[in-house]
Amino acid sequence: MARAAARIPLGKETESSDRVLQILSESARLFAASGYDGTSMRDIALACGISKSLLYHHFADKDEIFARIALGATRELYHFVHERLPEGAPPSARIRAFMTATGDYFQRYRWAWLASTASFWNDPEARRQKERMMWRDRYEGLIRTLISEAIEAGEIRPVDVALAVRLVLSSLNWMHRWHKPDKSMNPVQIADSYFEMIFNGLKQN
Amino acid sequence: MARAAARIPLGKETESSDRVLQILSESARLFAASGYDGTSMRDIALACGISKSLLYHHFADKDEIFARIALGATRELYHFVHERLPEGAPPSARIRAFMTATGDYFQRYRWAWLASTASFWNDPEARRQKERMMWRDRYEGLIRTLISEAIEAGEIRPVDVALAVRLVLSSLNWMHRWHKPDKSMNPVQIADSYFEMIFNGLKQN
DNA sequence: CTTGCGACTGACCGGTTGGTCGGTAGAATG
DNA sequence: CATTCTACCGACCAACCGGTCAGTCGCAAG
Repeated sequence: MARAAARIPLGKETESSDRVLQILSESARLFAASGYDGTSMRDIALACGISKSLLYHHFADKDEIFARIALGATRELYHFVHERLPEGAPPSARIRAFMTATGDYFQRYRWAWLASTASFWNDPEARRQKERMMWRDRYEGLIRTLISEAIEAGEIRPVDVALAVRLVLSSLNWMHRWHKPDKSMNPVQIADSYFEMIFNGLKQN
Repeated sequence: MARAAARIPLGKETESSDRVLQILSESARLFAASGYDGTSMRDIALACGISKSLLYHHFADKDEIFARIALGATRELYHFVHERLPEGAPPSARIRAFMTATGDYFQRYRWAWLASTASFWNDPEARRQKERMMWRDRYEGLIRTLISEAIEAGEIRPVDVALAVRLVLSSLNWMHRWHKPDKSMNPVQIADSYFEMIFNGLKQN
């Protein structure tokens, strides 16, 4: 239980009981597999081996469970990647680190990541997602800054920064749609290969 | 109604009444906005201004409506792109055409595309999706062949073909997660820029 | 005029959903 | 012993889900 719960990225400041961590962990797995709508509170309770009522003792409603997973996954992604950017290194090396760190995060917190992105769609009620979007913007701000710096430093061509950002993020974010954990290449190696291809280009010189 | 229905890609052989086209069109819009589970048959009937029963007069069940949209979108994507590959042109030019044609298809059939990709997740019942996957594989086979040919022709470096395919498809497939139709750049221009960046690389030479 | 047929409707069905409520067991506190 | 608090459960609810069904309407063929 504790091992599974460890796969849920949580801020160090927030203390949660084993039970709460178990609920979050099982919910992430179910949300990832079946989506938000496709996962019922009964499913979650059954997976945890507890009654449905107990879920409402620890959480206000279904949305709070999901929001906690999604917010945690997004916030910690920022911190995780930010901490792994080598200080003082040239921008291109930091871009590479940004990409491989994201791949690393993806394989560590696979269920939480999948859960938070699988149900990105149907969230018209943006109030609860506001803080999550803030961290997402900070995360995207990292790569935007790095690419701008790389252009200033003359390491990469003066391309459209916004589009280059989208290209990098697309390659990383689309991985969860096709990558299976038992593949020969892990997400870090894939992210590294992506960087090489994007940076050097496919063209034969 | 007919104009909206025209946004639904259907094979030329299938003849459908206006009513059926209207149902497909409205359903695509709703599925795109709220996902499969988030769209009820009542929602669809209300959007069409008809009774819920009438939906079952024209379609066997909810799944058939979705399957028809998703299968049509996937099958026609293959044909659309395949027809737009310039014969006899060098592989790199054909890769570029593959990408811009996909962007073009995306902006033409936005709702159907969004509907079919938004609910990619929760489809464990693969029987009905089998034909759809066949067309998806053919579509992906196009770009795989083109990249292999480009390597043989010496136009691009001998990179990992599977990964290069994923990189190209990621950039195109992730577009629907961030692109809004009112943006200054349209999907064709974006796809063209992606090709340029991927082909030539970001590195300053 | 009658028959048949496709388009169409409203009332209804069993099942599932997210969520509520009254209550219990047990450990800690006084 | 009495009180309080937290973790926990089973029974229950209104609302909504996908889907069914008997029947209505207008129109075209005999």
